[in-house]
Amino acid sequence: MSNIRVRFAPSPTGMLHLGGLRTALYDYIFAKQQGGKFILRIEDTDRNRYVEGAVENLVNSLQMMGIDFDEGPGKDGGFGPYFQSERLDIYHKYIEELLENGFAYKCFCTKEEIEKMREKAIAKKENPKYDGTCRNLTPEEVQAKIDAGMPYVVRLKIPENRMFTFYDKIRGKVEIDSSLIDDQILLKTDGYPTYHLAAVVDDHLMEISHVIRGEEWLSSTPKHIYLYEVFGWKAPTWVHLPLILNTDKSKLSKRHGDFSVEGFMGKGYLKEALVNFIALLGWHPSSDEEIFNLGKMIEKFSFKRVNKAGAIFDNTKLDWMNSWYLRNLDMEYIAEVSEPFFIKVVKDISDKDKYRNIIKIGRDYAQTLVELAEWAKPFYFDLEFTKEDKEILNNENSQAVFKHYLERFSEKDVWTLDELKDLVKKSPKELNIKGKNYYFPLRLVFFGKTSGPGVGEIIEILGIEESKKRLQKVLI
RNA sequence: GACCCCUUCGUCUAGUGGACCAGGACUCCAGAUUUUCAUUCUGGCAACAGGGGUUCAAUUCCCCUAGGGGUCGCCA
Repeated sequence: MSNIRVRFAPSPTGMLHLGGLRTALYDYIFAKQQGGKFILRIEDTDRNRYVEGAVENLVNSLQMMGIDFDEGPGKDGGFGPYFQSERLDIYHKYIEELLENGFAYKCFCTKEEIEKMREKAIAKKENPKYDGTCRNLTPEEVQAKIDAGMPYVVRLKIPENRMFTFYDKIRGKVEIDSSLIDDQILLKTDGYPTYHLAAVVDDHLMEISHVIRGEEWLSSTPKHIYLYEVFGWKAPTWVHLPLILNTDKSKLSKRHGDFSVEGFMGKGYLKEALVNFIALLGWHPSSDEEIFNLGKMIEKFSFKRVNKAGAIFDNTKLDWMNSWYLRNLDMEYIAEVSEPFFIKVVKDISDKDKYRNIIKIGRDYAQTLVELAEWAKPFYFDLEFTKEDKEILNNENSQAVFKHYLERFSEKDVWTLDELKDLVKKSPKELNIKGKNYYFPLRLVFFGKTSGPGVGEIIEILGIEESKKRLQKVLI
């Protein structure tokens, strides 16, 4: 058994978005590849930002994408609980330890005072930082303030004149001077820890071997390695992933649109396409291959081949990839995942033969499942014709074509696809009407458009009964 | 503003000190197939941020500049 353990640690503040999906995906792939464990931990230490239902959404979205966690909410692996809000006692114990050993101190400064400090620093063009007012309070002073009922936070005492050096698996050596680092708050006045303390304590206790997270955490990593140091713990391997960017190159955010996994699924993207596309945002094997399922990713993935630069999310290629999967995945599977979209648009898909035929042909015409269901509408609803359409339909040639088909259909009720194709092919000669004059009216009367699938195929889907009805309707 | 990270076609990316007048994919354009459309196939357009070094040789190594991003919260 490998001792590789990785975690995805989102905070329940909203829906799982593409950035989170990719982090979770890399976590999962890496764990599977190494024979390790993938843990889901919920970082709910901010009571103000907690969103009802967010945990469910996170779990559901991961599940929808086929990313299963080995340990997490509802799946105890002996390292729980997996909600940070249920681990408060643990954090308090470690805060106490830091306080006793002088690595942290209680700070009584109010938010207003700190805001003033920051303004002053910015005015002086200095790096805004806590000024250390409470750093050297005597035990008596501290006690007096506590006795006076003053609320306090606990801050980490960052040493002066130190160079923090760490190695990131993607970026290599990173150095940051301690003078730039703030005395980070570890425990808030409400008794909840901040991310910095909670994540370090949990990662240690949960025996996380690789911390895989977004690049936005790079700057605060020195605080984390310092915590590992003062606790006397071995730090994990750091892996800071490049960011996924909006088209304007800023960090992917809600402001620029809906980037939630749920949103993309709702638009009719296939999980295969989404996972494939998102994996390629920042990672690529040395080969020219671009189509990967999870198994193949597990086989090929390597952090060595993860880029350093951020990747712009542009769904043009995702659209192509989705249509590729739509055309190449098993037909029955596409039919199955399309069902909810069809039910929404056409309501009744109880005729399974018809439904399957539509999927079979329609998947060449759509990029998403929403488009596919939309495309199928002419097979389910009465057609509406424009003025231009009617001109074609009322044309003398068109009417002759319609009469011809009606006659032929009156001969028998059951036609095979081959017979239909034969009919479509031979009729022009019999009627002496060819090309546009023949095909346009036919497609129009059966499908509502002058272009589209073969006329035989369309009739097969419609059925002779319905086809006759549509013909009769346009007869003058 | 300070610090950290980054910089190959429009986008995702491959690439090595000489085999690169830089490869693939998406998009776009043209052609073929399809009586149409979609699919498919073929071809085309399009990039090493700039400037200095190092070197016989630099897209590849070093430095500087520029540009972009991230962080600087009792948010994660």
